[in-house]
Amino acid sequence: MTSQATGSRRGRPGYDRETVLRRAVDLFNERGYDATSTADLARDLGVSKSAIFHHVSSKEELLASALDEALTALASAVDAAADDVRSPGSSATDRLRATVAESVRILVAHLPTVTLLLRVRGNSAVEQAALERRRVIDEKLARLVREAAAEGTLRTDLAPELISRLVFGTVNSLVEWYRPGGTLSPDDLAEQVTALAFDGLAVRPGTLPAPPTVEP
Amino acid sequence: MTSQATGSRRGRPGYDRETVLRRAVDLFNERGYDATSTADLARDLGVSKSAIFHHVSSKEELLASALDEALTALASAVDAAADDVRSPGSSATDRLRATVAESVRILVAHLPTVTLLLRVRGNSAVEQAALERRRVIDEKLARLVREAAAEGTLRTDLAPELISRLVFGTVNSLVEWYRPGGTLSPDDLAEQVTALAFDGLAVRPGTLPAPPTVEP
DNA sequence: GTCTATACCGCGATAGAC
DNA sequence: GTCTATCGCGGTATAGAC
Repeated sequence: MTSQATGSRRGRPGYDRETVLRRAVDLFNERGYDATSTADLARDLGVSKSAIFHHVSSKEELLASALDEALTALASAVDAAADDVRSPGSSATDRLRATVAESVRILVAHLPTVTLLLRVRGNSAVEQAALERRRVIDEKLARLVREAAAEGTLRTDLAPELISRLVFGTVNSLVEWYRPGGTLSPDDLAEQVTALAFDGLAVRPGTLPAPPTVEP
Repeated sequence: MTSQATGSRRGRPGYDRETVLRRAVDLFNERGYDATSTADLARDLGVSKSAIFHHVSSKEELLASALDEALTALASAVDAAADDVRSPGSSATDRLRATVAESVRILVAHLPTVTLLLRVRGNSAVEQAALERRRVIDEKLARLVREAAAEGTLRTDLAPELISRLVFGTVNSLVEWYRPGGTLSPDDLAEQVTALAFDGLAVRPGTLPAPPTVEP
């Protein structure tokens, strides 16, 4: 509120709000939000506790900022990929496929804040508001699955609601293990997750170009 | 330790250790372990804080008991379904299929404690020990996937390690929404999760008996 | 922008009466 | 088996000097 925008990022000792936020999110993900004290964060940054409160007015404000980043990114990505607007002729199934892949990319691009979002349980007003925004996004995804099912291009022996839960449960489970910088790029990950979701892990006759068996 | 086994479960007022544990696990899952105080638990049970410490020597002992239940159930289930012993002639792929389904059933049968287990981050010695036991189980599952891949009955364009992560990530994501008592029975859930994992959500030619389209 | 010092509160756990 | 009362600690947040 009364901050002078901290436009001068040069020279001065100390941290800006953004750096404090990034570090806080990492700690929240390592130990959990409730188990991370402002003293932990201050120690990690090498400053005193009260220095933190120069940048934010409360610990919960850090949480709110992080959740907002994740929700904004997810919502706009899902809107772009799932809505009819951009490619009016495409089938719902094609849009579903694109949405799954795009969700993976967003999750990876905003891994820390999305991880935090997926662990929120609704313990405070801030958390409840985040859960509500998330519910809206989930409902939009479920609607897309229902449209694809109505087209007849999805298997009909599984309820669309179940498919939606399982597919995006798979996507969300990535936060438990995927770390960028490894051998698997975000784009490859998105493609392979989508491939597994749509085609399963069993061999499909006539799908494989019989690649040379190489040991890693 | 000094408890007199509380064999008399009849008549007496108050709670036994098992009841306190079940209630504690539910609260831990609703709000998170760290965010749940012993005062919260006492209020929920309608007793004073110190009454809790008559049954357990610490809050963490409740966590340890719950995690032990989940890990024991998961380990024995995975051992039974994944090992060669019981059905020596079966392929690794068949055993993988059975293991996925059995994992779902165990997860549902022990939903509260498994949920708690999947949220543990390693903040204490108790939590770290649980994570280590879980790692052993996960490695056994990954080995089974590698065996199935080596048989040639799994698609080869995805790394076995990725398949293992994604499939059991899907299974684990069930704790976020599945609640027993609804229209979907645990056995049906197990079957449908397995079907989706192996065959994907796209229509497979010649698979569908074209069921009558019924609105729910 | 960071510091020290501190107010105030709720935490896990204990003591001892009933 | 539960109670009241309390201890000691560490939590978030604030005040005011530098």
